[in-house]
Amino acid sequence: MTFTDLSIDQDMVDALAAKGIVEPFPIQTQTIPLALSGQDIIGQAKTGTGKTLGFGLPIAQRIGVDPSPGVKVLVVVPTRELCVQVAEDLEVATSNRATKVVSIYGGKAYEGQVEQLKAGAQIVVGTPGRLLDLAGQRLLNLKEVQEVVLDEADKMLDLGFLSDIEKIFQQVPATRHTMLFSATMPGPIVALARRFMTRPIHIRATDPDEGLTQANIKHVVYRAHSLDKDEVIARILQAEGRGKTVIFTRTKRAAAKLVEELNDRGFNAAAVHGDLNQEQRERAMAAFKAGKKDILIATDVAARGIDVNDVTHVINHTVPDDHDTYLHRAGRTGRAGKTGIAVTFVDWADMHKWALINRALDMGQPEPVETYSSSPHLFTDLDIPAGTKGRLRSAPKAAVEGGAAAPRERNPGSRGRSRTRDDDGGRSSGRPAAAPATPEADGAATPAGDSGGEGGAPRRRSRNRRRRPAGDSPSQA
DNA sequence: AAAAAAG
Repeated sequence: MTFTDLSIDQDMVDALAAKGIVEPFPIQTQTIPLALSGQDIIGQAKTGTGKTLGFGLPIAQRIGVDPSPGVKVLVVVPTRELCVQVAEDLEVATSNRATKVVSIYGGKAYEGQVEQLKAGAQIVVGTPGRLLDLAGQRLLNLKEVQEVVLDEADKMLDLGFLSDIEKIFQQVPATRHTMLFSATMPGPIVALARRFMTRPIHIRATDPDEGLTQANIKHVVYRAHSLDKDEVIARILQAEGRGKTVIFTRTKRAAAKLVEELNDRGFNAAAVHGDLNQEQRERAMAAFKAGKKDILIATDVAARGIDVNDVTHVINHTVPDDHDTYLHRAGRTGRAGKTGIAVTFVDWADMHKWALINRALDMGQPEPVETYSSSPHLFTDLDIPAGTKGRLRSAPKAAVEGGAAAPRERNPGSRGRSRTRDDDGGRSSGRPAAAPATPEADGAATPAGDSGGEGGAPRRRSRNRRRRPAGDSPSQA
């Protein structure tokens, strides 16, 4: 199967091939033909399996190569960073044709964006606030839009965004082509979505037996009741074979604190959250993508859609709010057929929250089970260097920090280690270290369950399943 | 309740 087989125009096939993207993912083979024919689609596929091109190629193709000015395509996304990324992906796909892509988002000067609109861009990717802002000022005309896509659609139809989305739909023509994409589509959201669509077809590019999470992500849960999480995270970050790592915190403040803490210890971390200005946010993302920083500490602003190569670890410093957020966070790794590890710390306050997530995703009983745990089904061991495990597992803060208690070899203590890192600092940042700690090697508790995200979905256990997307080469998500 | 999204 090729993109040509899917009737994608040769110039876009060539543009993708130049980036090494030659074989379509399942969500692409399933949605592209229908999307090209104008069918409204709710497209659901797991994280990192090519949704962006799934909608990007057909919408670009449907408006044709006519370079005459006017916005014909509108893609709406929930965060500024995702806006930049999706625009870049569409630019790549359309690089051999005359149509132009512009990203419209807040925190930035109006100037450049308005100029590109005036220059006649046909494809707009934007966040709701700035889109409505410019539309209100008559600087953005949505009256000729033919194609509307909500990326991360369940988020866009969430309470925080819904009224903005309604306003946007009021401004685009009633006769249009509408598509919604996300890895998660709760039933109530699907019902709501129909208000904005015409006889949509719901496509799930997942095997019903396969469950919600990516088979190539290993999920690891860690009891953090009496641990100094920063200390433990620092140790995990020293593990061999780690590539890039994304650490999620619940609050902006926690992210700011952790980035400082880790950099003090000699790590090469950047932070992204809403308390930073847009320039700082973009600089952090660019440094992380380029490998100049190999650790990204983020709030949920980076939970969805962000596609960075060679992220081998996701660490949940704090348990996310719900199972969909867990899925999106974990999905920053294990993309495009690669493997990854998602580590979650659960402390007393988060026990209930974690239990709900665990149940919803049917994570089952992670392996291997810790026998000492009072809730054995919730916790598993951690892939960190031998010799540190036993201590890290349950050591109280004092013991972990005390020099005598610290495991010898592999943990010279964070200060000592930081010098080591500094020495090879240039290398360690740039290189995606060897292999991740082989998530495929042992019992990844691959959840089962059906119909992505729908609350009361049947649960089934299907462990150790390993299914890769048909094509390994595409790198889009 | 937090985060995000206009300024």
